[in-house]
Amino acid sequence: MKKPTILDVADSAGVAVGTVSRYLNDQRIRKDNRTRIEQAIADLGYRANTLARAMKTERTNTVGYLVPKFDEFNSGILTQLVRSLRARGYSIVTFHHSDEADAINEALESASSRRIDAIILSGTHEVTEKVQELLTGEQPVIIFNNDVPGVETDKVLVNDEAAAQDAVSRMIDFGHTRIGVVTGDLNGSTGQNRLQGYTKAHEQAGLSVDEELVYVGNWGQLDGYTAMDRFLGMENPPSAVFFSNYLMTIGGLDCLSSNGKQVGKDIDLVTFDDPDMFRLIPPGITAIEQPIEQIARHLTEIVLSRLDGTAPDHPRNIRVNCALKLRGSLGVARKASGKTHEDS
Amino acid sequence: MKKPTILDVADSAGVAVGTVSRYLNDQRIRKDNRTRIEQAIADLGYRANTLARAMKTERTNTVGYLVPKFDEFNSGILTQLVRSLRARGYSIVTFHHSDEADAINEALESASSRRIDAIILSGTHEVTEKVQELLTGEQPVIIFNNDVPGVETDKVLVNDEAAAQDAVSRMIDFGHTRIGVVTGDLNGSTGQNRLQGYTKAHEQAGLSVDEELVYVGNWGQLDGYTAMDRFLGMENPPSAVFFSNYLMTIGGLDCLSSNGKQVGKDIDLVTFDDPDMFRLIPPGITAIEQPIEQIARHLTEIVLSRLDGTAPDHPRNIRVNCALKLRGSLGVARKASGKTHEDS
DNA sequence: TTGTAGGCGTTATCAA
DNA sequence: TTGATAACGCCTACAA
Repeated sequence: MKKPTILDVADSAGVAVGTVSRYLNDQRIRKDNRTRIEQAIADLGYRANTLARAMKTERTNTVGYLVPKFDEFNSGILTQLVRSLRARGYSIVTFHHSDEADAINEALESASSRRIDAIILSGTHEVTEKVQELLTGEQPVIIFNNDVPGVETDKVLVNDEAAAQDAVSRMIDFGHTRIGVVTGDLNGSTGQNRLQGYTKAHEQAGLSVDEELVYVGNWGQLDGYTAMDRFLGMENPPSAVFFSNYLMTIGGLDCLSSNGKQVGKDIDLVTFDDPDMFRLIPPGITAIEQPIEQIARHLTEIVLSRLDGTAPDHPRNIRVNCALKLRGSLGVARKASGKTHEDS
Repeated sequence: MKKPTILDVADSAGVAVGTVSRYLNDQRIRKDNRTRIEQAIADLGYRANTLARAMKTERTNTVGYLVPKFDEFNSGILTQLVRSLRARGYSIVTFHHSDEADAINEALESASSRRIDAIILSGTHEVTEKVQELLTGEQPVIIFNNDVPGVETDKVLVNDEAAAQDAVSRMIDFGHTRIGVVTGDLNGSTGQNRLQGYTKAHEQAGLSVDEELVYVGNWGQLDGYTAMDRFLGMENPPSAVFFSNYLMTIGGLDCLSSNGKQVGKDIDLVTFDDPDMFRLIPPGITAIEQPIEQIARHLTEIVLSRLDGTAPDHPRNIRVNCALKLRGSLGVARKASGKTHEDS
């Protein structure tokens, strides 16, 4: 037996389809008709067909979510989005691309072909052209986490450069003068900006950057391991390292532990991203915490206002601030130089 | 300007819609028509409307994914599923319910209303009735991670009891006789089975279980903290603790570090789940690793075969095994008793 | 307030 | 092979 349609409901309730449709869309309807329709729906186990509705209304009540991978950060955002958007009747279709251009294309084509109402995506430079194409369509595109420069659309980003600069300045305050940095992919704005923060902190302190201490990775755990390995093997190794994301930090920690080095004692360490466990890895990893809830809230607000039509015409560009969580992994040089600092 | 339809393509190519449709569905078509259609599609930037297609075919090429939350485990599975199912043309709509009955209902209703082709879900006892309802429909339901007893459908589960028993037996081997356990919700099979494993290990070793050492939590970080706090405050505290999942372990670790206790020295610790960082938390957390890839592979295989119609009539019931990763957090009593053991 | 009918973009059927 | 046409389930005028 097939699924009942609005027509079956109408029959069973003894009214016309139009009436049932109006009932489903919360429009005025006679009271006795209402009860009979409700009865019929319950009897038949009727469930509205979203597809058919979408055909007419041109609204699928679906939002796409495209990220490189479902790591702690992206999963956290997803959790919030599912909750807040579901409350407004939207479902979320997820895609991830692992930084592969093919996967990106496929995802965006699938999204477009499914006529999703909007798409939230974490940029990658590979994404640029395709996104432009999307933008010419009528689907709102909201970019977060990683900027796609030159694309004019709503964006919710963190203050990468400022946060990195702040963190590295703190490291300098603590007495470090040779600070290694492990960056992510420099084709993306996130990678660039975080490195830029590192550089500016040095400039501001009148220190020069030793190019040898700049390791360009690509956000992966292995990059962190390799970088740290290289640092440790140097004639004059850095006394502290700044990592541009948490995965690379994990790699770095792994390398340190393989080499019997102790964080906060043999070497200091500060990282972008603050997954829960960084608190628990002795002596506590000093980390830049990205405000996931806040980012998700902005994304939700923007998506909904775009879909309502209540959003302003011009694209919105939001930058949220990060907090530096000072922990034991920043301490080596302080002890060496005898300086003292209070936590923030 | 609206999106071009198959009709526009037909016009532009000078053929009938039926021909275009056949082209789109990889059916035989005259060569010259094929090239003209491809030309037209490129010119117009045509993209097939999945909705309209779904109306006819009764296939949305969409799979639902419903879990309590997007933690490391569920995100890992999701990552694999998105990849493997996307390769076959399926998209994934995600839902999470935070163990709230309302959210579950809403998710399942939304899923049903969207006419998804199948749904993969991590069971909860609250889910039972609703799932039964779903099962009467024609959408395949695949349960993983947490069983929903009494529901006859495809399942992919890990050998919770055996893995827990094995782990706790190891703890006993290492000389522990007072072992605390922090369980998850006992309304679900996962919680029950893991506790059962703990109990059986004791039985097998001829040890009795001190009820005082059984803390019933609900999978959350706070539960782990509270449990450990209670253990530490005891007259005769346990020398080791078995945690039923990683979140509770994190809570427990947090509590230990707050109290200045050292893992593997003051107290031993073994946990279900093996997120990456457990390796890095000194002295390394001994953990039961769930084979995420394997689980995802089974899920994929089952979903696809159900949708193909190539699956057997009876529900499949798959149990995968877990590996115990021995690390430094299991060692206290060994040293105390002078025993030696080799790793597995 | 209600009933009727046309159309959303596809696919499937049938004749040509 | 191809073209024409009737569905698929719903919404929305429009007329009653």
